[in-house]
Amino acid sequence: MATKRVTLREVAELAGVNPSTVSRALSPFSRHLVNPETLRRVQAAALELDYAPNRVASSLRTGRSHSIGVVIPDLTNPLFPPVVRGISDGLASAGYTALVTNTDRNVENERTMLETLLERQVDGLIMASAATDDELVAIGLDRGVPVVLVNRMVDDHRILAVLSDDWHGMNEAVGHLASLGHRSIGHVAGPLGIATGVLRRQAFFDAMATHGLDVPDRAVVVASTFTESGGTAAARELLRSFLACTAIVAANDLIALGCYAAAAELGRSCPDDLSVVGFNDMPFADKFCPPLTTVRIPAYEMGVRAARLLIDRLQDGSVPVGPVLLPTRIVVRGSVARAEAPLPAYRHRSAAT
Amino acid sequence: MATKRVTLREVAELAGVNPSTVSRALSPFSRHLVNPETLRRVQAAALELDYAPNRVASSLRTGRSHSIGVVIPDLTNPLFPPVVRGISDGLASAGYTALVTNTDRNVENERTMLETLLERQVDGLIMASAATDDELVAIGLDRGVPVVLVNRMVDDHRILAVLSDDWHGMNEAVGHLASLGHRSIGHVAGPLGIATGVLRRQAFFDAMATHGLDVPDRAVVVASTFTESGGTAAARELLRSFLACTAIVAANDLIALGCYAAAAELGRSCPDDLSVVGFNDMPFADKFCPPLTTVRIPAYEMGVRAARLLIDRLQDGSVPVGPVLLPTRIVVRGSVARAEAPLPAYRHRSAAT
DNA sequence: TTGTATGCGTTATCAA
DNA sequence: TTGATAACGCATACAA
Repeated sequence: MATKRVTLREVAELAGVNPSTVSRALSPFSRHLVNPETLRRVQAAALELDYAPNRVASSLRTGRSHSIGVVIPDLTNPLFPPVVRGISDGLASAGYTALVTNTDRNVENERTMLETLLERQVDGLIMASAATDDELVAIGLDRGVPVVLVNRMVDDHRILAVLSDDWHGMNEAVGHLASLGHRSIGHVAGPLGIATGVLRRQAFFDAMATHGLDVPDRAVVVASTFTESGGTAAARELLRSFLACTAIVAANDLIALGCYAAAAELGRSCPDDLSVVGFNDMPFADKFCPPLTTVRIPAYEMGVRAARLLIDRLQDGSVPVGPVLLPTRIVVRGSVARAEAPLPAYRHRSAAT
Repeated sequence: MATKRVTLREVAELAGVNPSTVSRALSPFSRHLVNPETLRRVQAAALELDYAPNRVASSLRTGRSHSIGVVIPDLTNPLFPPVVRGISDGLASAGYTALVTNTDRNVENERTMLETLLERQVDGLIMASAATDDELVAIGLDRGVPVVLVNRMVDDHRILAVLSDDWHGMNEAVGHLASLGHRSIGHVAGPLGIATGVLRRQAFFDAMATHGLDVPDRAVVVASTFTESGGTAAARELLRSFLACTAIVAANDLIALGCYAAAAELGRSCPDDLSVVGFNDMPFADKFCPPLTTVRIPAYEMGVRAARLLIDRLQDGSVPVGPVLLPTRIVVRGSVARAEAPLPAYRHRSAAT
């Protein structure tokens, strides 16, 4: 049943040449040193036998596997599928294949998967795993395998990174709210153990400062996870203590969804009694109730860029200094309304709770 | 920089034994043939040198790569990420790694990716690509590589398949509508070039028959794609010609979303003037307006089962006959309401359009 | 321009 | 129980 695979030797025999000639003829880089007539014969033989090279053997011989390990924290997070597609497409166009692994946001898992990838001799790593801890990033590096980070960064400058320009996106978000009269704006941050959580929180402070707005302590609450329930809990706390709050910028869309829920619990409707802005523009964010105003980040493009960056690194070592920032922009939908000046009814209800 | 990888030889030297002894000592299956004391020394040496086996060399020697090619039509379709996770988890627990590829629903792509996977000597293939055409499935089989299908099937009985029990799910969907008084139920089918499209349409006819309900020709319209816009166009046509229609079962959730849009266009609101049931229970289906009543299919579990099936096949060849069916069940949310007997207002509006 | 020889790191066979 | 040896399929340095 398991048909014996055709090898170079058999092609060589059929073509009446030495295996090494076949090897040369079939490789684009050495093809030019073989006689056109021989080339033709070899190609005909290869076609005839339906020859397919054994990349495993080739990898062993050359020391390059033409495969790249891709480490994703959670593939079911809607942010990542487009990133992975971008990576795959970017790699494929250079003859590389992605080995995609899911760590489930579990450090032990991640370590295991990294070992597996390294044992399989990946030529490089693209990591979207988001722990701020960089111990695991080092393990690739220690073995001389180049690493590109997506959607996170690390101080070590040997490590390339592709990021969305969250500073710009956050600035647009705050600007949009400010332009509609919001002054008391809150932020539900993501977990501070994750790079994105830290980054966006800082970007929020910066953006508020840029717009001359004050950020009282109680205006920022950190969610325990990047999930709807994490967002609900944090937003509940925020809304209860920051009574003047008329708008929230959430660290991602899932948390924004949690803000919807918390607002509803407290008898406030979005966008009339509370404006909400998300982050990521995940698929179907436009289908929520209300459709979510959010900051779009170029997920697919980030994947493509990460792939290219890694390949450049692999091929000639030319690398940009510092992280590559990709543009973000706000997408206006229905979850933001003009700020009403005072909100007596709401204050009353809140106080009663 | 690129640290030379430690090999068996070096471990052997440090331990003062022959490389083949190290190989034996480090493989769980031959470990028992080595002297406990030697074993200890070898393990110590391996640890000391931080040895990691080169799986590429091992694959070349043994002819088994312990990697499985996974062919997905579109990773950004929310149905697939959980399937892929299931596959990865299932494979990992048996020491296999997934090579995930995205075909973009393009046959040429799919052929290329398959060639790539085969060149990389995958031990098996899991294909979720959904073309009813089975030519591409044959190319794996021809080379003696076992194939498992997910979410589709094919007549060839050499090919294992894992499917959701769409017949049961469809029957529940129709039953639910019928129990609420719906008699004139329509179906927006998926493209008939895709297995799921055909299957679910047939399941719809069967379920309607089971419930003693009539299906006039105009009650079933085929969408051109499994997308919202495909669903909108088809539902528009259906609602315009099948005037009595009070409920639609859509072939998937995206199409159901299209039904929402088409209903809105025609001045009908869901669920009051039109009930809609989706299929798949994609993530965030509960966030739609209204929250979508839909048939849940066990995506993650399908992936796990597919992986197990393939591994069983690889290891001893014991295989079930016929496809493996995994249970589905309806998830009731807000997009279905009790049927109103006659709908004069609606008829009037429709006729005016 | 082509052929010869060798080795990549591992494992399987055989002998000791 | 361990060691020596060969081979998996390919690519390359070198010779012709």
